[in-house]
Amino acid sequence: MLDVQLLRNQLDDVIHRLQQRHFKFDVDRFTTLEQERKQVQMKTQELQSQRNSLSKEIGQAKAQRQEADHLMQQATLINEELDEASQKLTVIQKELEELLLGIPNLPHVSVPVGESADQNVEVRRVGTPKVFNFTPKDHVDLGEGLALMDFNRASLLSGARFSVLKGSLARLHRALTQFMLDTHTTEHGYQEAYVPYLVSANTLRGTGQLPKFEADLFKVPREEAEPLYLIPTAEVPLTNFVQDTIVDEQALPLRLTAHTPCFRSEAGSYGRDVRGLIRQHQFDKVELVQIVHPDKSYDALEELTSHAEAILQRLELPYRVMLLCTGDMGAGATKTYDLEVWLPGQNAYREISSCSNCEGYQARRMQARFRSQKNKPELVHTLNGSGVAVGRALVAILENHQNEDGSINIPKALQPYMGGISVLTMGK
RNA sequence: GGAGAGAUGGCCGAGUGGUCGAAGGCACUCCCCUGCUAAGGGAGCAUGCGGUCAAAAACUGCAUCGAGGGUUCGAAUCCCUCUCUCUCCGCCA
Repeated sequence: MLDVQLLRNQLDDVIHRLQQRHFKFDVDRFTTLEQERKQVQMKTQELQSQRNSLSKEIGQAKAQRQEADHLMQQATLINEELDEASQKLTVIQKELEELLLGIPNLPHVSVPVGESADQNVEVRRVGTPKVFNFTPKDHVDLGEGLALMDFNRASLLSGARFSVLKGSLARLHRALTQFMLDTHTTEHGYQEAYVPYLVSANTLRGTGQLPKFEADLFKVPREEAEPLYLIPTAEVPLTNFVQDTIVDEQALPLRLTAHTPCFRSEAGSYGRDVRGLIRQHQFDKVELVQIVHPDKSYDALEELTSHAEAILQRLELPYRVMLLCTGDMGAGATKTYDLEVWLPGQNAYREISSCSNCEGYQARRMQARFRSQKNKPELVHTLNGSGVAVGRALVAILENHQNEDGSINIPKALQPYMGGISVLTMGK
């Protein structure tokens, strides 16, 4: 959510920056609502003030055993007018809030202006794609060839976009999460967390998935309680650790990591990546979240991105870092780096991590603040990034470390987590 | 699932219809005293949203005592609904 003051005082600038990300802000509606709000709110408060002072007088009169009937009559009259005004105000404020909740964050000045992913800017490339002296297979052929990946079974169980992994491939999946968590906790200073996979609508509102992106979520209705939602990313529970709290300035930065499954209904993406593990309704991810002082959030973004990169480097996977353009960023972000890993099976770089600074956008929705020595509570800045997507990392390992016979070399960093196995072979 | 207790400011905790935004304490900030890793004295110290304003400061209004409704001229305080926490019982991984 943007600061309303910004909209009131620098409306033109805000409109301009929102246009860069193709958000058409309904200016007329806003200004009309804002004018009404001001007028009705002032009237409401004035009436409340009158009523309060009358009530006080009544109290004083009664204390002195004086008659106060005429004062009470006056108060009743004021209350009638007040009722009307405050009802009107409630409606206006609700409308304004809805409007505000739907506005995406403003892009940072360092973000390139662009229409779509085509205008994203490559920042750096790390590692060189291996040259194969045979035609590399994609991960589906490799996984099914090893008899360790079973999409038919998954679709019998649950339908499209689910997967079953078996044997040492399932173990590799587990090894990846352990390796990532251990690296982030022991080397990058993150605190590991175990979190709920089902969260409330309010929590999702805090991080920005609601109200706008309900269609992307799996919703779990309950008979006598509010529905819960399956988390689309651990960013949601982790970032909401500071929901409605004022943290001590000394406690910043908070660095949190968690491994969770992520659930996405991806309603709009049917037809894309139908084959394989790339786009699933359920996938695992190790997430990185930082809660930081506003002055430090851009440094933190670089740092957090490097933490995700470290994982790819240790797994000996070539990748590139993309700075997303205004048209391709998520709604809550002011600046985002995507890490794209090289996939020989697709002959392309594909997203495996997305690292964003959300500045105060989520913090304002969550009312997440910190208190410094002297000053009033101030909004924290929040950042999140995948560190990294486990399923896609698995895909990348299969495709990049494959041998001509279809076996897979396990990167050194993972071998301790695989009981010393260095090669994945048929059916094992 | 059954029975009971509770939810107040950063924390602890008082407050059962009217000068209560809320005593007291802790923590914190400033000042004084002391002269030593203590203690004492004084002052300040909730959050959100408005208004005056370019803005800040300042001043001022409104709201907020788990949430939402209700009663009343007036609600932290009375009534209803809900949520959460704790204790006991049951069930259970």
